Amino acid sequence: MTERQLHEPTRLVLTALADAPRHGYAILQEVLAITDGRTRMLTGTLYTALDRLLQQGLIRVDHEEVVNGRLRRSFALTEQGQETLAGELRRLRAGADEAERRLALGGFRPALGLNGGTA
Amino acid sequence: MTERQLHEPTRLVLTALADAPRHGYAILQEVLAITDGRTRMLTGTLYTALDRLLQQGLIRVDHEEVVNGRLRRSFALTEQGQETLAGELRRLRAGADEAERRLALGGFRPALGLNGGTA
DNA sequence: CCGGCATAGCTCAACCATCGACATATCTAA
DNA sequence: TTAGATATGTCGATGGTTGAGCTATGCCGG
Repeated sequence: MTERQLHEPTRLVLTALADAPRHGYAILQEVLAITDGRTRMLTGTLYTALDRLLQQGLIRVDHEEVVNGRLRRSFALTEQGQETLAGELRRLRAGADEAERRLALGGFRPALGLNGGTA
Repeated sequence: MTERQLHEPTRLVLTALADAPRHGYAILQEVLAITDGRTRMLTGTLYTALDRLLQQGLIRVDHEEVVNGRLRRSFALTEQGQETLAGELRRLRAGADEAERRLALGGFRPALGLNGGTA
């Protein structure tokens, strides 16, 4: 596709880290909250994504502590991660605008959720 | 990921068909135009995506003609395809808004393109 | 007249991110 | 005491994209 693009789960991981550092499980919960309970990210996706994003330099380990004999790591966005996410959101908006424009040109009338009331 | 999501190339195919029916090659050109020349979609991606979208009922064959002894098919969005794209663009906007909000909370200041001038 | 590029459609192996299932361990509330 | 939340991982399967290759015509410039 020429240009670099994030997959949705990957983008959600970056989004979950955009305001503050978090550890893995907290990211899962945050994603659930962000998406209004609609998206339950799988742990397999999460931990492989975290490894990949570390390698790519989009996130870094913010903090490490041992809890109950187990390592807990907090992750944070790097500057590059912030810029990547910012770029991605610009791309998404442009894509959404374009799709809307074209749907309208094609005569599509969106079914309203629960406003624009008749009565 | 619980919820159904479109990959970027797939979404671009639907977007390219949102205003009017087109045949394969025209979709490639349209995608290039839509993305301001930044995205050159591969034919391998396109034709497999078209097959998949036909099967899923998001597009249909609009028109078929034989040009130079070769079948040329035009594709159009189905109602389901329009609704899927509309739903997707709503999801993208929500995702973009959320990412922006969080980046701001995290203290991210986007590097301006070429406005907000200092002088 | 010939070479190259645009137009046009399609296949296929490889890649890689996600999925779904499994494994493990502690803490807490019913 | 048993189920569910907290917490971190691995691994094979799935599936959309990638990149390369194949075929063929029309057209424009040298």
